[in-house]
Amino acid sequence: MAVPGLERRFRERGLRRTPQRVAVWSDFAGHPGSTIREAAARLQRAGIGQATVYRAVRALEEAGLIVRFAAPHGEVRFAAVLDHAHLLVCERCGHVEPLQECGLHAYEAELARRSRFRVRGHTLIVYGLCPECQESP
Amino acid sequence: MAVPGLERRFRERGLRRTPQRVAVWSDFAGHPGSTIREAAARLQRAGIGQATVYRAVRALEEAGLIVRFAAPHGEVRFAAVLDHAHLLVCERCGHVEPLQECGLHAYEAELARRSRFRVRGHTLIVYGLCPECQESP
DNA sequence: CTTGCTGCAAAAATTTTGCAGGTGT
DNA sequence: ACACCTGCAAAATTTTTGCAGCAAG
Repeated sequence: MAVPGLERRFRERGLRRTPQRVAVWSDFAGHPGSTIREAAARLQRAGIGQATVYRAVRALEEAGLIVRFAAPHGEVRFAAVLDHAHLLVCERCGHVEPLQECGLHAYEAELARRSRFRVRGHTLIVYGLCPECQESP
Repeated sequence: MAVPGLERRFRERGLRRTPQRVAVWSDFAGHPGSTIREAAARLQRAGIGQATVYRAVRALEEAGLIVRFAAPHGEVRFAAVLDHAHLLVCERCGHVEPLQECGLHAYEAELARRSRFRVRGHTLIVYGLCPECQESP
């Protein structure tokens, strides 16, 4: 799977671009909102060990290539990202939809000025009910 | 500790307002960005069992009274919230600062219209370096 | 009252680690 | 080359559960 910015992000972070790490990232990209457990089960069929999945998740998360978020029922789920992380999550069925823009850049700049933090990025998770789940009781 | 909206939020969700749950919420309010482990250690000294802390965290999270987020190194941390959750997190030292506004309401409305989700709320985590950590190498 | 919450300790599940090869750069 | 990554299985850690009594509404 050729992902434009991915290779660069690996290099920038000094991460080796191994097939396993690409596979883990791709799995989350293809199944946004998976738990580590679910991803590991799928990847294990491709011969990737459990420990490797955990190690890759940690590396990718520190590199900002995936994000972790709280899904309904306190579950920890992940989704692949390339730049900012903006997700729309259904609280009922757990469906995750990546968002394109967030209109937060102005706010971020304002915040950096007021807080004296050096702002590097942000994660925005919007919770709600997806169209399907609005139907069923 | 008398927290204005807290009692109402408990009632709205059908949660019993027990001393233990209030203690757990207050602990995260007083130590934003704690892990469950750290909170449990503090609360255990007050005679609150480990299992109770885990059960309270689940209940409070489902009620939207605390939020879970990913801190540096993949750690899962929590912070108390009353309404929206807007946090400024230092990636180096883990310091967490709650934010007041987020300027996202217009975006949320726009999003609801375009995505056909029924948007209920959101969590915004801004990552960066706090003033202290900008100094030290 | 009645239903749900708590504490304790044990059980289950998840995550990390040590080590002997591989592999990317 | 050589530092870093992987797989395996075991070890460590975290989270959940069963149960008897307590307590909130």
